[in-house]
Amino acid sequence: MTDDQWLTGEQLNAWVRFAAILQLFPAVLDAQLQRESDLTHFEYFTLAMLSEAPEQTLRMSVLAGRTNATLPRLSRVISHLEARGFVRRAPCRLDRRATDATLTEAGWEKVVATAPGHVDLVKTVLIETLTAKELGDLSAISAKLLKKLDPESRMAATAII
Amino acid sequence: MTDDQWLTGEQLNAWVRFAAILQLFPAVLDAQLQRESDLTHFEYFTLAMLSEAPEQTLRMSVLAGRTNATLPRLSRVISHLEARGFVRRAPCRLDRRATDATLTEAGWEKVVATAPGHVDLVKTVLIETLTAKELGDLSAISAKLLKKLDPESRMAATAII
DNA sequence: TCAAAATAGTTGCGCCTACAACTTATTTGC
DNA sequence: GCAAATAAGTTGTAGGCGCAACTATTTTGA
Repeated sequence: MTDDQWLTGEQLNAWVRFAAILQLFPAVLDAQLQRESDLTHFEYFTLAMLSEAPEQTLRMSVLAGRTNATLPRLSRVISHLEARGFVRRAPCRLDRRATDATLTEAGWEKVVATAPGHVDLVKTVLIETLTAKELGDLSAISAKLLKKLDPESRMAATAII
Repeated sequence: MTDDQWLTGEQLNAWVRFAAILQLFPAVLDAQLQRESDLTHFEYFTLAMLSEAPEQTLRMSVLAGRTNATLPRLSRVISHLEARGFVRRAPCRLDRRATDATLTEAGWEKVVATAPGHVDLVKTVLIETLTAKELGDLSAISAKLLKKLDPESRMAATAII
């Protein structure tokens, strides 16, 4: 392999560090949610998406899009959340193939109880660790990378946590 | 929940984008390795670590440290790689509790065959997407985040992907 | 010296997820 | 208007991974 196929020292350094972040950051998020709320990050994100939707209701396929999940994965996670009383399923009247998922009162309370600790962690680990300028830089860099990773911006719409 | 518990618009924006990167980047890496080499990123990384070690050999616990994996996880992955002929296990003479994992000739060839495509992807998605300054910024930002995420820098030593 | 504690590694078990097959309902095109 | 194609969800099957239990070996300390 010729040298130009490899990365320069600086490039390699940046990549190694960034790769470590990619591995550690999600693990830290998941660990905190598991410990404090007995939720995976994906479960929390799913509940959060429902909590922001009109009537706290979304069709399964729409919710799958917002959470960037496959439908089989979402289906099982919703089954689990339904068993715990956080979500309710109902057939959609307009299209009887479809299923609407709705956040229950207990589900809403779960989100309300879980969000502060999660936001705190994000603030501690990300926001307060960087200067305002660095956070802006990271935001711009992320935007550029997103264009390459997700050209159709399927993940674009997702807001909050 | 009072406002100061939440994130400002700018902060939220940065976090949402960065969170999307955390989800998409590893998926893109894994997909390419799976498609072109039938390896998970973790398997490739494990082979790569062995390929750089003296005698292409490392003790399981040391290898677990370098790959940031638990010993049970590594043990099964090595079993799988052993079954495919890429790695060989041997009891360590100095400490008979320990096991040495060694890259086979076939394993070396697998790394050599796999590395260029993987490096190309990293160059395409990361290096060439950013300016040299941005890559430097990302490197510095990653270093700061690493300090928070991994204070004992257990992942510090890892080089080359 | 030798029993107790610690260490290295493997394996049983359960959960999560992907892929594919399947069911039911809707849309399309002849 | 109806058969074929498509779409929405669910479930069977298999593989990866974490935790905890287990075996075997080494270290510690009374």
